[in-house]
Amino acid sequence: MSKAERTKQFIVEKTAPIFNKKGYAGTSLNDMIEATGLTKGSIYGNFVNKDDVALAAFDFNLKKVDAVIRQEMATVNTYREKLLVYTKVYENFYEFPFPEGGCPVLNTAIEADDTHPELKKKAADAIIYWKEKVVRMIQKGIANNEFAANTDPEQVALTIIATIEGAVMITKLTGKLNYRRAIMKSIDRLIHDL
Amino acid sequence: MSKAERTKQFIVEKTAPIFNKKGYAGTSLNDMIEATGLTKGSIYGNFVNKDDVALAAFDFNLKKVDAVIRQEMATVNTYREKLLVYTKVYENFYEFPFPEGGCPVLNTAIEADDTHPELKKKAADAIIYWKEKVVRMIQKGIANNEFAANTDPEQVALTIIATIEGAVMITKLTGKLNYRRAIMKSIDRLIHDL
DNA sequence: ACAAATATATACCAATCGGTATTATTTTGC
DNA sequence: GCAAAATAATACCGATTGGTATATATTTGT
Repeated sequence: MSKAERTKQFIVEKTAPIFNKKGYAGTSLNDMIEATGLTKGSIYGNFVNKDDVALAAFDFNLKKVDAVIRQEMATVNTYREKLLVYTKVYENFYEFPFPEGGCPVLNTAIEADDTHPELKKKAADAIIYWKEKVVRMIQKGIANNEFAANTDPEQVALTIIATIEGAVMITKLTGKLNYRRAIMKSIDRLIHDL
Repeated sequence: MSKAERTKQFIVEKTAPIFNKKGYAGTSLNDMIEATGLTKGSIYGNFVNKDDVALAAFDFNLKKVDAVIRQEMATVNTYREKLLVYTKVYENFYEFPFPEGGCPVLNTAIEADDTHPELKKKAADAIIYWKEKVVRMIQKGIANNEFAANTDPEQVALTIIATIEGAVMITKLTGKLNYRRAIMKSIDRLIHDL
């Protein structure tokens, strides 16, 4: 790894939490300078502009979530247990190396949908990818006789994702962890009834 | 209504959709000038600063949503039907005078939770108010023998709200209306099974 | 170890940011 | 209809925005 590549990685690591908390418009070059301890010239020697850093930061944050989920799923065997990993991780996110500022897909989706087509595209791709992954797990669970044959995989997948994201928003906003627990319990019930 | 009050109202009306789409940090004074056709002096004669306008704009957008829901609920009798108003309105929001830019609670929650305590407070209050309203309807439905007695009103209320907000995010992001339809169908099922 | 290439820091730029003081124009009460 | 009061427009402010050109320092391959 060349010096430049290491610096690039370093900038992304340090700025990713800021973009996730303050958003694209809310994060200034000064914030980035402060977070990295580097200078403007150094940052712009490795990225063409603020957009460039923001897009890389989103990828970094997303990968972080994905790694947590992937790792937890590897520890269980049934598809039902794999689905339950989502509620477990999102209910106890503070116990995992979860990105600061909450779910990057949610944060980016809300800010970018009317303002930043490139970021919006990235968030949309992430949601579609996530949905497809859940759909495949449900399909395998059906083939496995783990889940009822009349389950609609896409409908269930979308409902799980929507409810999780809504729960993240509500808990982060109100600070009430028991709210999150209540909602996650609903999702667990849904998964158990498949 | 004095001239000042009318102008104030006018400024809020014109800027509210911008704040809802671009967010607080993403909306500049120039955006506000452009949207209203007024000058800086005129805006700052009626509001002390940008915050002041943003807070009023949130209230305006929220009231708009609330009016739609309230109006639709008045047309039905049972509590089950009243709950189903949420999915009906959020599934067909384009048929109602819904704020441009989507759900203001969701938009404000995500932007403000790490950046703007005053806006965050307003969004949090709106969520709590919404939850309490749904809880009361479910309680009345139980007392009415419309819903099963062992229903947990708070859990159901939070789940409905979380799922709706997640659905709004996903649909706005992906542009896929059938995604929203699928999720709303799940919520309708949940309400029917109460 | 040394020169060429690369990476970082400094210094600067126009444009825009949110906000204010002052001037000009409308409203308003009588 | 006219003066006082309230409202709106103009002109201005320092600070910050994202970004660039140039100078300095550090890697890198040989």
